[in-house]
Amino acid sequence: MSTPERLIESTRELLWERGYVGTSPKAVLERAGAGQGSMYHHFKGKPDLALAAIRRTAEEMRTTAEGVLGGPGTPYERIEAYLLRERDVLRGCPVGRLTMDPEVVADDALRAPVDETLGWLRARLAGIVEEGKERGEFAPSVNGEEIAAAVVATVQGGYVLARASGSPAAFDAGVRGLLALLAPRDR
Amino acid sequence: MSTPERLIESTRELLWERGYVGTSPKAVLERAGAGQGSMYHHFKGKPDLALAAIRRTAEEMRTTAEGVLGGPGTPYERIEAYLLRERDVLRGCPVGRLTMDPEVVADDALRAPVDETLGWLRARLAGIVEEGKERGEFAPSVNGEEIAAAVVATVQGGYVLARASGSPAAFDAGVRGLLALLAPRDR
DNA sequence: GTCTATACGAAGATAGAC
DNA sequence: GTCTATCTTCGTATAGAC
Repeated sequence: MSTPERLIESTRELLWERGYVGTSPKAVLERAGAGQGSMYHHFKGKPDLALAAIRRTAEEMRTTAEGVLGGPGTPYERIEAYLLRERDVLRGCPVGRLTMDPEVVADDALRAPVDETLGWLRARLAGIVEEGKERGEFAPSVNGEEIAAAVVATVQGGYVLARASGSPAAFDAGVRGLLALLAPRDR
Repeated sequence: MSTPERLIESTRELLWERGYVGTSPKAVLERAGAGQGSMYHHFKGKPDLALAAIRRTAEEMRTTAEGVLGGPGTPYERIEAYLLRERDVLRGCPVGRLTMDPEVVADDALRAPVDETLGWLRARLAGIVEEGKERGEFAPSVNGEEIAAAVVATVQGGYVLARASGSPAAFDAGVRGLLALLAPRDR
């Protein structure tokens, strides 16, 4: 792997583990096995490197989600598959995590990929819910965008509960609760 | 306000804004208008001061939540009141936020108040859901603990969505979606 | 109790040699 | 492209004067 690649990958790992504020160039360099000069040759500085890392992580998250949401099954089944998909729960979401970083939220360039990814996910889920309404799987009274927001929020908040308790159980409980409420009745 | 009080309050603000990793003793001292010596006289160091701040924030959160959850109304109405209560959405949750801090999660003493508070909230909500089942407001098939986890997760995740988009709208959407799913039918 | 002085490594970046 | 200085400020803490 090339040096810029290693720098980006190391940054992605550290951003996930420690966030933007908690990630120092020094730590990135050590993990990547590179020297100071390399980093400042390929990137303008910490924000520039972080931006490259965040963009890649955001794209990866979209790809993973689409793999499940675009799969087979009824709308409910695809949402269920998304919620039940295997996750490293205690590590949390590498994208959502960044919203707790004041320097990411304050910087439009850094926040943009985060916003776009979660926005895309919400819109994608909203469309699936609307599809489910047309098929009679969901009640006509439900609002696709609201359900989509609740689904994404349950996942993001599930990570919070899991990390607080040190166990994935709370994440699973929240997902099961939401799925129970969402399940098509009378079948 | 006494010096230790000012130190704790300043720390609470900074932990909320910037998290544990992003909060330096120096910043706390400036905000509190105190000198280095004062802080190390009253507290053993940064973790000790942070613990005092986190404990107070956790207690405050429990008090606020109990004010709504212990209020009047049917179980559904009390859960609704909790979800719709006024919040400074873009600031996020001062307790839940700490779960994204690796140094908090890694330190049992710092994590304990976070875990206890969210655990208490889940149990409190679970009891209310069970009460609603007894009254026939919720279906007997729903699981109180699961619904409670979904409710808390929706709130915690709602903050993530709001901060990502820079607007409270996503938080509100998620809450409305969950309430629509939770609403008693046929009445 | 509070202050200043001092310490030492880390954060973030630049300069210039190779 | 990569490396090793070098720089300045910050982070965290101790020592000791007042």
